[in-house]
Amino acid sequence: MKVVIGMSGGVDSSVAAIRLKQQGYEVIGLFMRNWDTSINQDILGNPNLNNPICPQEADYNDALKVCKKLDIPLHRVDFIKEYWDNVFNYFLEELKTGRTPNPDIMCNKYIKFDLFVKEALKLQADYIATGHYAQIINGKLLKAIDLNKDQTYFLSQLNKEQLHKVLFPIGDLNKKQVREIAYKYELITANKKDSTGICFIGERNFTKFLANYLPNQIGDIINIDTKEILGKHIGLMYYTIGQRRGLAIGGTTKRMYACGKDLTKNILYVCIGANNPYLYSDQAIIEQINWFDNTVHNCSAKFRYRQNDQKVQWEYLDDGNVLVSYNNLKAITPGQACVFYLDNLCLGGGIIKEVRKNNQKLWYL
RNA sequence: UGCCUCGUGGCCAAGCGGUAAGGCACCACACUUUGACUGUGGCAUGCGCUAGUUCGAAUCUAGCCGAGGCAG
Repeated sequence: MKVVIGMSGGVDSSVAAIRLKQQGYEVIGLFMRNWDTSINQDILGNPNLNNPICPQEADYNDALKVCKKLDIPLHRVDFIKEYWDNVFNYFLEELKTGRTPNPDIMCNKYIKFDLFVKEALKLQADYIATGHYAQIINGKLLKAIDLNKDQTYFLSQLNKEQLHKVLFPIGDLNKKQVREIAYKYELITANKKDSTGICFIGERNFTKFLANYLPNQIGDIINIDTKEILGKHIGLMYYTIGQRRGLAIGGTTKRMYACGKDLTKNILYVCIGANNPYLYSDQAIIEQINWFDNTVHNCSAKFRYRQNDQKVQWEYLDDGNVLVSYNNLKAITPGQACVFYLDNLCLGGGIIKEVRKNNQKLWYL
């Protein structure tokens, strides 16, 4: 059986490749490059501009070394235009509407588990594999054994067909074990730091990064309790609900958080205090819902990556969207994914469209 | 014009003769495949300015500058 594995140049995919070999598959590596700093005008806030070799190429070199060591071939494909069209454009359009998108979820849906798969099929793959921390058992998507690294949140927009031919070889390992294996095989990636930031792009100063694509739009910051103007913001797209840092307003005893936006008046609403009622809600409407299993209405959910599972109930609305009810949660943010779980089983997910409290849409969101 | 009060880091604010608390903001780091949240650390050789008194002043005195207030 032939498996094409996405090699990122990181430790996880390296070890995933090892495990596939151990399991007797014929393993073929495929490296993707989806972001180009100069083509994509990624200038402001880019910490790697002066590097002699860009991070994507450094990653490719690492992947190449690992593949050589493991004696597997490495192919390469660029989806720079496709990434822009399917992921980054979505990302920017969402930001323009004041929402907080999750580009990596769309990257998985349109790039890693679509275009990548098609490319793998060209190589006569029977299966494709990635270094995600997640498990597929009997066709069901389950959280990784290492709950701290679990990435099912990012896989919640995949459909069952996409999962059909996928293997997650390290989903049953802890991160520590993964590194131990890499170390044992003397892989160059064994001690490589986990990558963060938007997938394929990397760590950025977010405000400066966005300024490359979305111009500043200065407006008032208003205390939602007192309606007092407290200062100026530089553009609503630069802030997310529940955000504290970057507001640049001092003088208060308690911390201040972004809690709402008015697109038409270009107002950023803030509130004082981490427990301010304006930060809380008890219902949300979820759109673009994607179910693996829609039979369990009492379950749990995450509304943001790394949030603890929250007890929720859901029901269908007439338009096919889903109404989720929960008990007073903080900083639920339109544009972010809501992903449903029953224990470790991922039931599906969608995108937060509307946030509600006391049976009403929050007027300030 | 006279009298009174007040001027401490970006903001708020302790200290009131013994050698600059704290909070917010900001910065760095940790955490993290989404922008968070959270945590840890850093952040005034100087307290409007200039002279004095004193072993020693942000703290006392005088003048000046500035912000308020009362009287006219």
